[in-house]
Amino acid sequence: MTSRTRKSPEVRRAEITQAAAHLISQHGYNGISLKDVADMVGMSQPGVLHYVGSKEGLLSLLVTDIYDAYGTPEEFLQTGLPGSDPEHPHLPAYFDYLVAHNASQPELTQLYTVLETEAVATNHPLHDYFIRRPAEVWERYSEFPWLLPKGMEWATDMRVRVRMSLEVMDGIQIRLLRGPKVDYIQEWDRFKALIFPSPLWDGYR
Amino acid sequence: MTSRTRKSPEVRRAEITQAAAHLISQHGYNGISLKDVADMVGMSQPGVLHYVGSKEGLLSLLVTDIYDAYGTPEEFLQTGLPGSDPEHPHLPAYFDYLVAHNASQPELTQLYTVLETEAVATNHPLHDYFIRRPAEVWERYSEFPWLLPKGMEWATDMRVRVRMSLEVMDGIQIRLLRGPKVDYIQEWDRFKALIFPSPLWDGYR
DNA sequence: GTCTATACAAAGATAGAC
DNA sequence: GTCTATCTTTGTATAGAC
Repeated sequence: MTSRTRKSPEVRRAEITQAAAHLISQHGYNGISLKDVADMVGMSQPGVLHYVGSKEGLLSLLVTDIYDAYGTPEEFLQTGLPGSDPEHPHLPAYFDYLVAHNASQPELTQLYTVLETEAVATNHPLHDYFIRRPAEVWERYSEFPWLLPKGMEWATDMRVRVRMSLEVMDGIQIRLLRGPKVDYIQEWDRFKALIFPSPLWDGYR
Repeated sequence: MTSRTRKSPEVRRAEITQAAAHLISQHGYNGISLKDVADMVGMSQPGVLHYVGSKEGLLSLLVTDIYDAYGTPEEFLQTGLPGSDPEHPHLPAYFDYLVAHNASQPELTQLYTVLETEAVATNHPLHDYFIRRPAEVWERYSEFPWLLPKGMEWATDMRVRVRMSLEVMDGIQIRLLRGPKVDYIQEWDRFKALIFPSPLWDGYR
């Protein structure tokens, strides 16, 4: 009987992680309690604590289990999508992939947006993580042999474009929290056409 | 003696508002307590409550006393700055003014950024306020006789540009919370050149 | 108007039974 | 592994003195 089978620890952790992601994406880390999570997974509050150790532990679990693993350049290079040739990947094409990934997971994307601003507090568990993010992302991207238009240098010309693209994504994600509704992908496409304009980027997007 | 003069209610309210703005901009509304505010202004926690009624009242005070009053188009039209002619104001010039205003008040800008994402929670006191913001701002802007390049229609062509500009500002403001440092005005200038490009917008910016 | 004292609820965490 | 009971702290809010 499935209903009488004890749930494995992995399943429990996954349930807890998912419930926490849902609740925190809507109320923030400071806006929820362990009891809220417990109620959602049908456990007692100490029951949840048994798995996560502490409330901060819950957050670490979220970041390690959910972020940093999806929507990465590595993942993109394995898709076989246009511009994903591992020898000369196209940066705009990767950004398209990243945006599509975010758009397909609105709850996770909202979670990210909520956490990244909540983490301005110097005593927030994820403060350092987010402060260092831009530098870390830049370094990660720098390891790939992106195909650039003639005469463009990665370390100089692209730094601004990468930063602008990520700023734009954050800006759109905030706008997604409001009305009237906008379409993430459509909105990104507009900016992409500006940041990677024709004719210079034709064939390099 | 100034030091023995009882502070007037207005001064007290201003002190409390300012302390709350400072604390909330760093920790969010859910991240602070009335005691934190009380300590900062040198009062007891019930003393603060005497002025604000409740914790939510503190937030209302912030919004009404601080927002919606500064960085407005009305204000811009009175500056006499380039593009501020009330007969034919320039929208990009107003955005420059808005960005300069935000950049000169980093704490208030951060407060705004923190609150606007915290308010995704449907039970947040400012939820409705922020949900409606884009529509309300669009309507407010629509009341001015902006000077546009030949053939451009406000209601159609400009809707997207206004939205993109505001998305960009939100995106930059999130980026400001992180390292390495970026310059708000410089970053906006880059986007402005893309959203209001030459030669079409020459003389209209 | 501002304080002390206090009521009341909620939250995180621990102890220990089963 | 999960629960009940409980400890401790913190936070909002009220009552009442000065």
